[in-house]
Amino acid sequence: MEKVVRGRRATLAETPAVLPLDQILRGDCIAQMKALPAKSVDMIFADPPYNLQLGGELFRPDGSHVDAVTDEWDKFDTFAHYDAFTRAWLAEAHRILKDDGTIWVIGSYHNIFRVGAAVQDLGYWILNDIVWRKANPMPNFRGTRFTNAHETLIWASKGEKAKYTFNYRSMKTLNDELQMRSDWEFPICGGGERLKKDGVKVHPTQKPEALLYRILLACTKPGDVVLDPFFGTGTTGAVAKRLGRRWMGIEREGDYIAAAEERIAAALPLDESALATMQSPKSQPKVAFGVLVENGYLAPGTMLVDTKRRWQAMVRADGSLSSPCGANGSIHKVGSTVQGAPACNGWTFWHYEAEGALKPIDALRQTYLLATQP
Amino acid sequence: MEKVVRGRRATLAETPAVLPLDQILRGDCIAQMKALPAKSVDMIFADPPYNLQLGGELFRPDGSHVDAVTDEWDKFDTFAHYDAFTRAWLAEAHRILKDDGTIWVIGSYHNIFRVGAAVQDLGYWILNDIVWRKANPMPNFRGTRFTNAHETLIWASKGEKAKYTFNYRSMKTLNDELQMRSDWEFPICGGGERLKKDGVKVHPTQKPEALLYRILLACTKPGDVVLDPFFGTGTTGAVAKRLGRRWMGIEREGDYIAAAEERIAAALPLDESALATMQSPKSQPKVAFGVLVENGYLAPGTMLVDTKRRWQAMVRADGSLSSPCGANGSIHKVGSTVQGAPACNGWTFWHYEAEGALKPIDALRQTYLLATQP
DNA sequence: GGAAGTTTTGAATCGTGAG
DNA sequence: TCTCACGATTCAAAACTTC
Repeated sequence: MEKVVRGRRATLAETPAVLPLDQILRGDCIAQMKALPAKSVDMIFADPPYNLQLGGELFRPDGSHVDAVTDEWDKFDTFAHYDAFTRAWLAEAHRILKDDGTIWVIGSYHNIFRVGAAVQDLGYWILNDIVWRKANPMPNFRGTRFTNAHETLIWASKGEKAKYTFNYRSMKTLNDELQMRSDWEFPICGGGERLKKDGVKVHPTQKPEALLYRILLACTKPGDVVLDPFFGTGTTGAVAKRLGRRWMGIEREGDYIAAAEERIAAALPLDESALATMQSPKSQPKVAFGVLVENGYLAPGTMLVDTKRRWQAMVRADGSLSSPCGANGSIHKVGSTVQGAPACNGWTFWHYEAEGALKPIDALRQTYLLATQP
Repeated sequence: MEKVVRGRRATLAETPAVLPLDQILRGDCIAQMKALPAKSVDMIFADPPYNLQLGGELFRPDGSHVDAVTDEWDKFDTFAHYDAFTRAWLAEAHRILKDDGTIWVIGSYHNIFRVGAAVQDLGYWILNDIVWRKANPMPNFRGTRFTNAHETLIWASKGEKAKYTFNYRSMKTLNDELQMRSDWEFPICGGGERLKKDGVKVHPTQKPEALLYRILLACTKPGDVVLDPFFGTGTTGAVAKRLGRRWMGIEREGDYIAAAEERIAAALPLDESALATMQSPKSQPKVAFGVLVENGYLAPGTMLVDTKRRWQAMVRADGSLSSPCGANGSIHKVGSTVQGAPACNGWTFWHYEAEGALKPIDALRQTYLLATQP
């Protein structure tokens, strides 16, 4: 039985044509996710309802009203309901995700701790928590607490050993050649981006497109399928379309769906050349060290040294190195052997002498790539 | 039996002289907390183990070794074990706290979601989550994730309706006359503040004093009792002593205790005049606007404006204002009248020109208080 | 002694793929 | 499932060294 189910799921996953791509599915997010095939989605972005402690009104996951809580039992009852709802949709999300897919969930202190605990309990592996610092948060009018100036996002893979997409180079480029940190600053959604109808905002918690832009750019590839089970007014869909990703949205409210469809129809995709600049260097052609020797960029017999000239090694005709202490092999192997280190990047460790200065052999690789790339 | 125990505890709570103030209690934090009387502590700051679950060894790109947290006290077999531990100490903390006390807990994504869920389940009421943005975090050496550049703190009262101390005015003053936000930036603990023995750090996760300074300043009054059940090298005790608060610490490791005792003994309390500037405005003597005029801080005839120079008003000799549109009266009355608003805090609404810049008249009140308080 | 350059280090869940 | 080769990867602050 299990075998059959697995077989069926695998078949569906291999036929993504059955996925309702670039569409909004109307209905309950758990029911709609159940109808999607297993392991079919590359990324999930979820902005679930907070539903807790707000305005004294409490709602169950099914939308029914919870009477005002007056004692501890009711309070626990409410948390339990919220937890059950959270675990139900997170479990479906886990089933739908490809094995190398990731999930993002956003929340505030009202719900994010419960969501995070559920994420861990369901076997997801948290990769980062990200803080969205609001440039222009609403002040605390009564002066009773700190200004609530941030929201929290959780980024998780399907499990501890799971692979995942992270466009490290794109993020570093976006952050002015420094590693992207876990704290991001964006203004809250307003201005022309904020959807309004008759002057009234369509959705109370519309997220800024810049936030989704960074998330999709960091964790998906062009053509990947992104699901948003709490679609709202479709920020995820609009940004996905712009970035050349496929999307699916689930939403219950007709007003939100109408606004989202209009918005996404108007969104303009970036052209392919713009998307191409976001590729990671891993997709660059690899250059073997030996190719540099073959092509005369470095003559056999040249002596290489580290920056402090503590160690040296000679370049041999086949692109291997030979050190005076007897170590032989690749630039990486000899580098790690002479240092007694577990690993070494030979490209940055070994240097050659040019015009009286030491340059890393990686510079030669870049020269070669520039000369040979079309 | 239970009744007797409660009776004893209640008695102890009414006789706080029995509290082991300004001392480190050696032993397990749960056992030691059980020995403390109920409702006896004004604030708890807790820096529990994070349950990091680190894998193998990590090396920097230059081959050097990363000194990770490998201590036994951070190891838990499963999430269930960690949760049981967390709920046990949080429950004792709840019993010990006064009804108007608050608790602070710090953690990272490894543990903070579990801690936060437990805090809510035990009946605490979360007031804020605070993000400590590290000015100089450790980079992600492998380029596999976002730089983990922050930690999260939870601030909670004993329950939804509980009162608590929040020195709003102190925080606003500390933040250059803007409301203190939920994201704080500090460097990690280093320099002369970092405790070392024979060149080796005494504790792997010593917290910066600036962090505790802000917390104690925000949420306690002079003389309040602060408990730290994971005392480590005593940052909480050192800052509490500096700020004129009483403290208690619980710690298992003798090495940490020895370092903490030496450190706290060397800490110098601020003198009372410095502490006085941190008082909340409610306990400050009120200053009438007219007193500032009387004392020459603002000359009659001076023009006041709002930040955007949309409205102006003239200072009269009796401390009342007069606006060109005909409104007369107190700084608050004229402020609300010109705006057509139901109310207005004239101290922050009206500004005067000084050195080419606009400053709120509240700044003059603060100057006056500093000059006249004993 | 001070300026300038070098080294060290911090709560870290830190590869991939062929054979 | 294990082993091995290949190869990709770091920021800010403080401490330390050199000139």
